[in-house]
Amino acid sequence: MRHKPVTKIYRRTTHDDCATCPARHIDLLAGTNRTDRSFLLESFDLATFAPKETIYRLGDPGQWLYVVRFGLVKLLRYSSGGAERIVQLARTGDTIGTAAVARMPYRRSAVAMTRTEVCRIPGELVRSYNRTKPELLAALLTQCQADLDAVDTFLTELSTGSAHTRMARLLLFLIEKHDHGEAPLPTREEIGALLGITTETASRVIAEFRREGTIEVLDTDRCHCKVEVLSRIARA
Amino acid sequence: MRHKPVTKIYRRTTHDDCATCPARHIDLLAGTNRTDRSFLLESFDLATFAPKETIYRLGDPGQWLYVVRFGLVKLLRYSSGGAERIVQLARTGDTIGTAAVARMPYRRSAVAMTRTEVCRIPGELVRSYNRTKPELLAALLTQCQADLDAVDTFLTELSTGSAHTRMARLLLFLIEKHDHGEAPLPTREEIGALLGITTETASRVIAEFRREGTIEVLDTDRCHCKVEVLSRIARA
DNA sequence: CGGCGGGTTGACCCGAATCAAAGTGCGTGG
DNA sequence: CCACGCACTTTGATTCGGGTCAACCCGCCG
Repeated sequence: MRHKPVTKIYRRTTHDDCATCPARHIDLLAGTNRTDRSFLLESFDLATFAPKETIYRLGDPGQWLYVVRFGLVKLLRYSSGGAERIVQLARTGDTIGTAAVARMPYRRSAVAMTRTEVCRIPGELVRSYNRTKPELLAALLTQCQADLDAVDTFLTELSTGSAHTRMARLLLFLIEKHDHGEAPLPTREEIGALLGITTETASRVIAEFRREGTIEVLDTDRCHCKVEVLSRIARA
Repeated sequence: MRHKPVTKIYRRTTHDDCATCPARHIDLLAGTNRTDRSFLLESFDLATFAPKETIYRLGDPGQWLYVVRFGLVKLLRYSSGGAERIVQLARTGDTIGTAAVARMPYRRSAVAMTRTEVCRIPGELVRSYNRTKPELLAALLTQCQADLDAVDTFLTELSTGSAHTRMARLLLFLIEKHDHGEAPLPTREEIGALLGITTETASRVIAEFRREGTIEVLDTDRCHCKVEVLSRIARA
């Protein structure tokens, strides 16, 4: 696989951006006052990514952490065999790349699955900010624990059970926060990397769900789900 | 499943304990000077756990974090179906229960797999210590990243591939740090919970490895492994 | 037009789950 | 001290889910 060395264009974040940020509740900034915020903003940058575009790569020196303003991002790892496995999904409001705060290289690659906008924050900024406000520690640790929780969930929910139950659990996960049972529908290959199954099996299960009316495909990349039916399948 | 509400007896940690601690390199205390350390010691406690004894339980309010002085600890989660899954293993020198620092309830249960000694540290102590030494932040975050790394590895290495490759990878993981290819051998049920396979399959694979001489069972709970052979199997 | 990436479907086979039955070691109580 | 029961492991027979290989469809773009 060949990667072009994309140098993404970022633009400075404005107050307006922050005001309209769908992730403005983020804990990182909770407890910061207006002056602090103005100062911090100086170092924030925004960029939009198309599906399949890479936000950062495993092994890159971690300079920034990113808040997902909207979209869906997959976080990848490679097994010793070389197969890529999706170990986490990040959605609106999630923070990714926190390794940057610890001055560590990124431990995963981050790739947009849908059109995605991120706000880029220098790791150094967070470190220096912590020197004046140690309360930040709690926020960061909480974020870390949330990440751990997410990976644990992947391990217990999306890598055990039959292909059907895994798929049901994945769809239930994807419709979270979407009120009306609507979920983004990844490609079959991505589903395979998420659930640890082959693309063919992913395709078969999706097709089956469609035929029996459990889901209804609206677009190539969106579908409507019958939550109750999926819940029943997921429980098995 | 019934749990007796064990109230474990802990004893105060002494300077000698610390001096002999197999985990004394731990990053948490790196950079603390002698006076600090003496003060900190006042709040440390030790206890030993027999196999199958619980150190803390998922959902308990997290008051302490623990450093494993020696032994092997499994960290458990339960799937929606109720099946228990081992999401991480902690060994000599590892820190577990870091959720306590963030004042969060434990996200997993910790159970000793072998005879295990832990050093218990109040989360509050770490929080207050951070107020005077924000450098601690880096150490904690690094620890968190290491945890994340461990879970990712479980996801990519121990939940994908055939039962044989998973078993090989598990054994290779278990002999790390043991110089002479010797690994602790969990029960078949634990292996099942680790690899996401049934106890029967776990038994069959172990038996097969034994017959073909890939491993040699020394005790019920220890075995000697041919690293090269296992590596070859793991690569598949 | 032809090629290509993504999705669907079919035929076949193999690995692991399941169900079932013995075998082994160990602690307890008679 | 032995016998019994229990927990754990091993092994076998059978079933079944999902992997593999291959063909084909469709929409898109050069």
